[in-house]
Amino acid sequence: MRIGELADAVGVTTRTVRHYHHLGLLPEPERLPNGYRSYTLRHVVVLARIRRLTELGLGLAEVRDVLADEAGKDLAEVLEELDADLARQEDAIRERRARLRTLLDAGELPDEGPVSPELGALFADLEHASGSAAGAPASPMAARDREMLALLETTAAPQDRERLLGALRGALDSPEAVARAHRAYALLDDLADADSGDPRVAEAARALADCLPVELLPADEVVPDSHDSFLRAFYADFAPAQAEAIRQAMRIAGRGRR
Amino acid sequence: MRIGELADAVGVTTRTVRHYHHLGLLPEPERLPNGYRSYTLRHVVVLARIRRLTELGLGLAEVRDVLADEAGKDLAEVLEELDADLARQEDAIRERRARLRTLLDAGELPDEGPVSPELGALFADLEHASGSAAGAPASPMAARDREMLALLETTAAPQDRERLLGALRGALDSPEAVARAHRAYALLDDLADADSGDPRVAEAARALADCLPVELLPADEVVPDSHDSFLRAFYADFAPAQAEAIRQAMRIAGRGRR
DNA sequence: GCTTGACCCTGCCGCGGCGTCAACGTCTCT
DNA sequence: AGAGACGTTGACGCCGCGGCAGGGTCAAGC
Repeated sequence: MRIGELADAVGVTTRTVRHYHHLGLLPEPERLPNGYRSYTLRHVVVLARIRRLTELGLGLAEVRDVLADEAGKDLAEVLEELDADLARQEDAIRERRARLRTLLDAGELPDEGPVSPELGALFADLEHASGSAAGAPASPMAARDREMLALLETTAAPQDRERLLGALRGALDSPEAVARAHRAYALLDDLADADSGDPRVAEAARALADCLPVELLPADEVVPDSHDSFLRAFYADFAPAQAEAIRQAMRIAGRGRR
Repeated sequence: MRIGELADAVGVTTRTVRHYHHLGLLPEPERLPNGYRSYTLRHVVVLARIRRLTELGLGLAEVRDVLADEAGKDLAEVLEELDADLARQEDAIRERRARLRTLLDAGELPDEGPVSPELGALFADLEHASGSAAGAPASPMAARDREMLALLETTAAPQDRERLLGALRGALDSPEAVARAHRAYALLDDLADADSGDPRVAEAARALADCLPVELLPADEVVPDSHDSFLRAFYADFAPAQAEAIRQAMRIAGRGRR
């Protein structure tokens, strides 16, 4: 048989057959005078065996080991390992699909990108209670806050994530708390072009401090390393007066904690 | 922030960050006078978004498209596609694991490599009824037959596979049928070194013809293409007298069919 | 001033299982 | 004698980075 006939008989491509030759999985057959490979039934049998193994999910290197070790003793071990590996993959895919389905079922996807369902629910609370129904002028500060929360959630360790979500739920449990948050956003938005010595800074700081969940301070437990540089980058992202208000709010809330 | 701080903050490696730069997923930040990249909070936010998307299973090219298309409109489509894709993968893995489990539960793995559970059961029928209990001298012909059946099963189309298995089950349903098969094996084994004109050829052919399921003839329906070359290779794999016996058996069984 | 160690830079190879050219020789049919 | 279907070797592409080579930069300690 020539290579195309072998390949057709087993249902693979000639490229695959030559690949197996290259890897030493399938022995090279005799050559005809013109250089063509000339296969026998033995090759068909071995190639079909290789296919049965690869279709189970074995890698070609593992197939080679199994074929070399003759008997089926080692094969059982390999198959056990493979099963465990596949189990892990299956679980990973199931998790991802579960998250995907909750995201898709939720309907709207936030601009921040897909976020956990729990955090998405909190965002929705903040959004829907936003006062006016549809065309509410989006607050830049609110958007930034959502960004930051999404960021903290994705970077935090699982238990920190739990604390974060719990604290946020506690801080947003009443319509009055949501209203306070929106007032703080508005006051901070007003400081976008202000000087850092502006008298409205203190007011915005007090309003913001009222919204900060005490459990979250200090923040360095949520973002353990990278403290200095991250915080610097954080404050640098705001207008000077806004950054000053946030700093003051942190101090106020920190005092309230003790 | 420098690249290591950014990477730590989001939980990736610096290599990953640079890779995203290379692919255009994450914009290159300003450089410090020494050539170091200097990141801002904006980069942290975008990097975290990228991670959320990749952790859902999106490819980096898809992530780039989603980030470029700004709003969450296109994202929903991509996620739907992704879910369908993951569903296919999950099914494939489940199938493989199911086959693996039946193989592992079956205990013994045949030398031919892992074969379908149905065919494995047929092999077991042949094996256990092999006359003597444990140390039965293995018949080379029987081993070759198992090889061929395994081969035919893996290369046949699903409906051909069904016909094949059904025919085999029908042909092995009684202890007498199994005994006939073993007699045919033994007679063929005896022809290993015989001349193709040996008088025992006719006897072996009759014995073999009694075992062949009528439904399987002609074989070119099981192995549709590659007929000529495959059959030539098939007969070439046997000793001359054996090949002649098999050819005669095919003719006898073919006559019995009409 | 010199070393040490922790960073940073660019750039290229490797992985798995082939698909897909490229550039060429060989056979068969008409 | 040309077309078209085979065969040959060889190299690159995919994906998401990891790892290495071969450097530069900076702060701290001697």
